[in-house]
Amino acid sequence: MRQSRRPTLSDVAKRAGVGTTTVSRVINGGKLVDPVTLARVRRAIEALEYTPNQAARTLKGARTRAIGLLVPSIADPFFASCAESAQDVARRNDSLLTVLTTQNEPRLELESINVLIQHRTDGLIIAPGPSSDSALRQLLERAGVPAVAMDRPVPHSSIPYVVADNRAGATVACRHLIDHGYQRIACWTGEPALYTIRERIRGYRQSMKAAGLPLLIDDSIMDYSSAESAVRRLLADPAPPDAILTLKNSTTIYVFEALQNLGVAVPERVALLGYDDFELAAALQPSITTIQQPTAEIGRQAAELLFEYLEEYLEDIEERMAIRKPIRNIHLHTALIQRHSCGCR
Amino acid sequence: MRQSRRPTLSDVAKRAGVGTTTVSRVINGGKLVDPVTLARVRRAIEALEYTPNQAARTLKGARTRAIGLLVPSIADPFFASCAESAQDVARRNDSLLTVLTTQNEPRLELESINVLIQHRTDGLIIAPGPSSDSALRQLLERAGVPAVAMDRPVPHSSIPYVVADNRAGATVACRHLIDHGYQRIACWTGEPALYTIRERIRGYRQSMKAAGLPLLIDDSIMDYSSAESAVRRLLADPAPPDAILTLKNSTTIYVFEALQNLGVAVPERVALLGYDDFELAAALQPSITTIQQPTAEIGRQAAELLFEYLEEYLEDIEERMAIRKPIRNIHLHTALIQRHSCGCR
DNA sequence: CTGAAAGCGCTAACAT
DNA sequence: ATGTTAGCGCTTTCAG
Repeated sequence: MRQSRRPTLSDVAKRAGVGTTTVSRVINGGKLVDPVTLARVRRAIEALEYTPNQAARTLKGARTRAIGLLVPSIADPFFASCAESAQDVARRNDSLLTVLTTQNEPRLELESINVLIQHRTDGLIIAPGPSSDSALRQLLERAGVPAVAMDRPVPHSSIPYVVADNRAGATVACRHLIDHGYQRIACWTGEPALYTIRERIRGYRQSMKAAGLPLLIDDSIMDYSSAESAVRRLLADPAPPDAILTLKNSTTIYVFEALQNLGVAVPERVALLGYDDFELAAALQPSITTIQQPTAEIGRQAAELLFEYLEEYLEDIEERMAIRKPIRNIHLHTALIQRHSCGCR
Repeated sequence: MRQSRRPTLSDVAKRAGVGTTTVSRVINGGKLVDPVTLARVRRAIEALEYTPNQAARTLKGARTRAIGLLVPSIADPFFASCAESAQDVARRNDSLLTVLTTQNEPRLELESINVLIQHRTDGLIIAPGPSSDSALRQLLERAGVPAVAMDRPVPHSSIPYVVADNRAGATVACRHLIDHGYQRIACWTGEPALYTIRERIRGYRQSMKAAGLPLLIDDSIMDYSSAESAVRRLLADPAPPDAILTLKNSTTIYVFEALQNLGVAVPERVALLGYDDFELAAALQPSITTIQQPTAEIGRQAAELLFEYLEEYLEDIEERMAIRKPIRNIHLHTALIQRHSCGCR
């Protein structure tokens, strides 16, 4: 096997003329080792290009120094940004980040977690899909793998989570449109089963009710053609919306394209405000007002929370009596990015 | 330690009243095991929620079933798309995909590879930065880790690679602009040290020379402000370009925004053609004509090539005399996506 | 300050 | 068809 070709700790020991214990001490900081011996061992390590075998360490009981990240898709800019910062935190904690995509499918979620358990990953970060059953929660709890939920909590579980404040974001969006004087504010989206979307819809509902405005919800916009149908319906409507709040990135883009292609003036005929900021929001005509999520921060904090729990875990081993810190959930703020599609300026 | 709390193979053996070998056979396919025993062992596995410990298997000489992916950034849509498909291939090969970001920094590249070696990753896929020295090549060769280069080859090495045909892409772009009748075609970009950019510049050079047109290269466009300066220079130019070919995604976007903000009519006053397609290219006014790269395909083929080499590697172990297959490099085609910014329609 | 030896969980001879 | 046992490379008592 390839692995066995690599020099081992005892090869180094032999070459340096010392015991394996000494070499082990050297690669683990070199404390309690005579400076002369230390130098000799180091030279042997260099000469042999020795690298400790993580598998052997893990087998001895050390952590694997790898964490898992389960996201629906890594090509999605939102999760890509989360992943980037999570990888950063992992690196700072001398750990590897293993990425698994779940496509929001419960089967892939469970399968992926099992693979991670098999690899004895130290912990994992998961953005769970909208599954209704409790298999995910149960597996996570039974497995006893430290886990942190990201962007979406694991339903009915005590797994700590880091999410954006979706309801507040939607509320700010609604308030802004209301302040502009719009009376018929529609709420368009796809994937209504997702936690984030449900929360945003709730924020919309609350705001509309509080302002005494009608609820105009369409949660069937999943692609360009459904967006175009919705716009056509709007055009034929005797009492059409004067503003549209789109609850997710792709919906915003499809709706924008549909409005553009059907020649609907934005914001004159209908205003547009999109949940999720995107790179070209400022370059479109008109530029799109959005609710911006702290994507990198979500990934960063989720990873940091996980490593925090990991530390705690290790301490627990030593003093079983240690009191576990209370679950700490994190809600991050969103920002309203004012541009022109809402009627500003 | 947490790991040791998990049931082991011998726990299963004990519970099932069999030897460890039998359990091992069961978890490795269950061949050569009496059906009755097999069922009993399976029941014990279920009951204990036993999962084999990958570290122990690895220590015994098996592969780790994990590969590494080194990219400048995972938030970059190009690499995110590559990563998504690479992860897919990894899953199909029962392997994990570990993602490391390098920011194009040689130091991070080397450090990341060393970490992967320590974890005895089966192989790795790397999109190397524009480093001038040979440290990367040397490390890769010395380490003997199967590696495949993606999007950019490792200079002067025999490491197989999967790249898009950058030069041909640029040639197609130039030809298209020339066919439109443009005479002064500028080539704008940033990061001229990158392999991909150098190749594209080469394609531009060749096309211009072949057509007897002047070379108008500006490789200093790295952000919005440099893009705006370039546009101002263009406006002040007594003999300004009538078309701009931007060589990378971000340059295209900065230049588009600068042109828009400075009120330059596209394509009337100056045409624009961008290398790299992007989601909203069709939604901008005017829509942007681009050279589209097969991003997912690049990641997919790189991963498949790696696993192919991995197989070969294992065979080599058995029959050392086996003749290694010749290095197989892959060049993928790009596509011209005609929209309006070049003057089409 | 240093070394010998046990053992982590698994697989693969080698028996039976 | 199944069990016994020797390690894989490392860390860690426990002695010197």
